[in-house]
Amino acid sequence: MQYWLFKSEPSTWSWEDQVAKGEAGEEWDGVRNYQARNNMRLMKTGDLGFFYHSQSEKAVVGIVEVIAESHPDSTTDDARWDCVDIRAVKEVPQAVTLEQIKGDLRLSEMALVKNTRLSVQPVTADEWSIVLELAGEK
DNA sequence: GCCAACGTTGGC
DNA sequence: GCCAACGTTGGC
Repeated sequence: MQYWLFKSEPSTWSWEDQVAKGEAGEEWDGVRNYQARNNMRLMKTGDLGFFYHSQSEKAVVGIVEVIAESHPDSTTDDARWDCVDIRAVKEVPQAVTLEQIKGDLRLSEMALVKNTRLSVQPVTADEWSIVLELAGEK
């Protein structure tokens, strides 16, 4: 079981859009970055991830689950690009802002902090539980 | 809206 | 295979 973080601009694809897809979920398409793609190729059904809003909000707003493993991205004919399908699991009680994450020494190694531009990133089990704690989830 | 960081492209 | 040029992302 692995943990991940999916980054999206709310104006392009927001948490609300994701929730609207319900149980059926949706492809996490449009990724054109090798590192992000490689991360998606490592995902297994049942893996969990944070849904992060970049740009205006800059906060973890929800939890998602991987429901389909890596397959070709339907938005391109280019065989290089794969993606997974994810569904919204639940909204977190309190959004965890980038500011909070940056302010927590235990999270100083998160890719969100160290590799800002990576849109699909791995999250360690420790980081996962710390962010959940900040979200008021446990 | 600006700019730094970084990934990708293409010429050599 | 290197590296300069360029494009994109995302925080501020």
